Amino acid sequence: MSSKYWLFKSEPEVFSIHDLKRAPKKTTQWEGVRNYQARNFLRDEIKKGDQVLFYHSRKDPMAVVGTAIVTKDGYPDPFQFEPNSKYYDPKSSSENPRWYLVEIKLDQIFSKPVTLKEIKGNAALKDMVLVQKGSRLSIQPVRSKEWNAIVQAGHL
DNA sequence: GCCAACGTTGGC
DNA sequence: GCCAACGTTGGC
Repeated sequence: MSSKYWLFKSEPEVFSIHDLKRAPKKTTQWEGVRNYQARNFLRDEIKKGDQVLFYHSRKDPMAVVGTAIVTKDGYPDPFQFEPNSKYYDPKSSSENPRWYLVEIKLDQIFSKPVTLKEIKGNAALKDMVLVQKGSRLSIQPVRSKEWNAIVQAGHL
């Protein structure tokens, strides 16, 4: 798949879109992804210039709260090599790294967050990976029509 | 905070 | 390589 659009989940109490706004250059490493399917997207498919929906999970209101842009292609997540990091993985090595990350920069914070409830109620968005039963993927491809509908709703 | 739905691990 | 046990995710 060669999606140019993605959705990244984050728990706002861990890292919110406002944290991204406050970050140096409004840019951050998207570290800590420890799921192989999501890793494959980060390593192989997400490229500089791709666009990202920033989603807040596990905290009301669960919603897409803004957008970001990929500023750096995937490279090995340095935290996997840090014994003191909670993302440390003793089975990974620099010769054969397991986990990857990309860097993203804040594009915009929506004037109106697009809630999960709203997405579930929109027939045009029923195929989004986000609302597929049991989907826990924290990095997901997004179709262009889904991107357009959500960004438009974010500006209502 | 609960727990269903997943994903991973490791004994065999 | 099966699968029970365990760990994690994330909506509710």
